[in-house]
Amino acid sequence: MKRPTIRDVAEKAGVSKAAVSYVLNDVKKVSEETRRRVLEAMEELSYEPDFTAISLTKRRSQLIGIIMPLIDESISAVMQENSYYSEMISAVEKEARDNGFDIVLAGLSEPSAYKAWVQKRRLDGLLFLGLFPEPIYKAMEDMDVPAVLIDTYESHTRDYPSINMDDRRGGALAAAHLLELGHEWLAFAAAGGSNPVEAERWHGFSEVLQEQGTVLPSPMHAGSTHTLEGGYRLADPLLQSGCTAVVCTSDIMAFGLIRALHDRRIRIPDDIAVTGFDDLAVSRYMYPSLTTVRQNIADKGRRACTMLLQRIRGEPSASEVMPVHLVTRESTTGIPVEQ
Amino acid sequence: MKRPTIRDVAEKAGVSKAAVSYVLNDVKKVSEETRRRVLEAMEELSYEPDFTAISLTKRRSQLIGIIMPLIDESISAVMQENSYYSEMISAVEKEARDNGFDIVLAGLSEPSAYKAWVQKRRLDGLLFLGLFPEPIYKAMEDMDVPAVLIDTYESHTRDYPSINMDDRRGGALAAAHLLELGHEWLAFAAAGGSNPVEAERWHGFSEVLQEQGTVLPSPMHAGSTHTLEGGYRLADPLLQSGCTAVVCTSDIMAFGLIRALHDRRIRIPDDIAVTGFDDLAVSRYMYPSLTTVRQNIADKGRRACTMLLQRIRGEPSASEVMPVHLVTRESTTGIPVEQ
DNA sequence: CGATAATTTGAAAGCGTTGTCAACCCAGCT
DNA sequence: AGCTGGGTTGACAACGCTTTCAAATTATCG
Repeated sequence: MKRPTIRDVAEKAGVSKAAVSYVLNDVKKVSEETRRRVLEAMEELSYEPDFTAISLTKRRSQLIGIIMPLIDESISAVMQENSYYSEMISAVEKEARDNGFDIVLAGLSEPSAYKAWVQKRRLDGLLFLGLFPEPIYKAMEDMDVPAVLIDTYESHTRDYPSINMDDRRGGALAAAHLLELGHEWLAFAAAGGSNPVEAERWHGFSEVLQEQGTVLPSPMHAGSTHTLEGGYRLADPLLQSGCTAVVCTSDIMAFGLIRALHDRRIRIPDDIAVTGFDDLAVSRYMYPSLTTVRQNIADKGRRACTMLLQRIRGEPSASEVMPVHLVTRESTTGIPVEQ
Repeated sequence: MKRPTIRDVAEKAGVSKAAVSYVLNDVKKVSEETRRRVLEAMEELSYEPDFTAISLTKRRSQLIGIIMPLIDESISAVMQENSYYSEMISAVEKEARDNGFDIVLAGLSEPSAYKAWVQKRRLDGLLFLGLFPEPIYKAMEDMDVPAVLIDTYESHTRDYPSINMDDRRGGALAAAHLLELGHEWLAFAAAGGSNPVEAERWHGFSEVLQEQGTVLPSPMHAGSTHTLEGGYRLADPLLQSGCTAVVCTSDIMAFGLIRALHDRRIRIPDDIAVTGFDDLAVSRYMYPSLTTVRQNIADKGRRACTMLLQRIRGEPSASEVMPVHLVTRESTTGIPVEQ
């Protein structure tokens, strides 16, 4: 028993192939009676239109590509440690599916691979998840495939809208919170590399410090990626700096750092207060639970997908910044959250 | 400038369309000279064969579907909290890509949707990630699409090979470790539901206990899914049971439980020792760091993908069980790992 | 040099669908 | 009865590629 085609449906319903296609595509020239018969036949044959064939004629694949940075092993570690990506992807998947799209994943390496991928699969749109080197966007210059950038600000070679959490405000919130608690010497722990997201967070952070006339530290860097180990290694330089509080640019790094501080018998928050970014699910269950700048990951994913779908439909859509708020927990206040 | 097709390549190379196709498909009837000319032309035009068209004729899509359980919101929470899925998917993605396949993701709900999805996209194979209700496999009875089950044992309606960590041994290792430390009253904290993976773990666990003549507790259940909150809620029943050690069937649950114990001023491991399953990246950075049964998630993902590819090629492939080992850390021994 | 073998070609069918077009059928209306 | 027009039909080209086949071309060899 092989797959039913549009022709089988037509036969079964006693109508022409064209009529079936009309029903499928909602071309209105079809009477209620015919429509009913066709739908019935489809039902009985459990017919499903073949996306492959449709892609070929309509030159749309109903496929959205999500590109995650797997450029080198270390970056791939980030993704493995961080449930951030699970959450993001599952939100995008749902939103896409609700709109008749499937999502394909890729962790690509050289720029040319991106272009090739889009061509081969006839991808309708692309979601860049994270920070990518400029040559990658450049490689797609002659592609005109719609794309949306998640977690990174504008590309200079292509006009893609971006979606981010309000990073600047996040940095400011964390700083303000710590100052309010009486800390006078704050550190800023970033992954490092020329990361526009962290630049924004730093911007917000330093603005607040300057307003308050507090001494502005120079940011410390943890090897260009957000990892547990990166955070862990920040402990010693941090202790030397003599600060009493530190803003980390990710929960993951904060976890690593906290563990390192603990190993060195430093009490949190009494000796050093720590904040993170993201509010991963585990953050409230950690000990100490982590004060962090929360963003709604799923919302961001959904929104990114919606923006992309708009672009695919040819509608315009502008960059967006999603709201954030600070979740205060033990790592700064010492006060446990009730579960 | 539109996409080059096989015909453009042929023209440019000064050969026939057929010849190009031969080169593409490695049909031997082509001379070195021609092959070179064709490849050159492809290069210059940066030609990429159109998978859509190929799918249509070859009736293969080079697409592998990964199905994750998103059946209800609670299960989707599991996936969001747990970096396990990121790691698994990224391993599968890599393995698939290296073999010329792309992966498509879906979290589907009703059984019929699975069948429809396979049909519509002409998926070449399916990876079931996690436990699915039997009707789902049943729905695919007339599909004969190759599939591999990850993290769940045989389906009774379909002949799909499965891949799992050695769950039974894992349960045994955890139990033996705790007994060795002198604990005499162990608890077993599972997600619950009729989960064959947990059944195996329980099996290994209880076998060891019986061998030692230790009292066998009845397993406690945390609402059918592995979540932080589920673990957290297990604290009170656990304390009532009077045990001095507990084997949790996932790190995530263990995290929740540990936090709850901490909130109740219970010392770990002095009052209660805790073990988990998985060895997520954060587990060694937690405080206390978690003793857990480690599996190599990426290996499992790669292997699953390889098995599926074999099946797709028509080669046989049998179910497999991956090795596990116990990683002992503070949550049972009190001894910190050095980082 | 003629014969035989190896390449290469052109043409055409097929994959499952869309989209267009002229032709047709059967109301309903004048 | 003659029109008008919505619904419907068949036919066919396209989409980009694979495959098959017979025919044409080129290479190889005694």
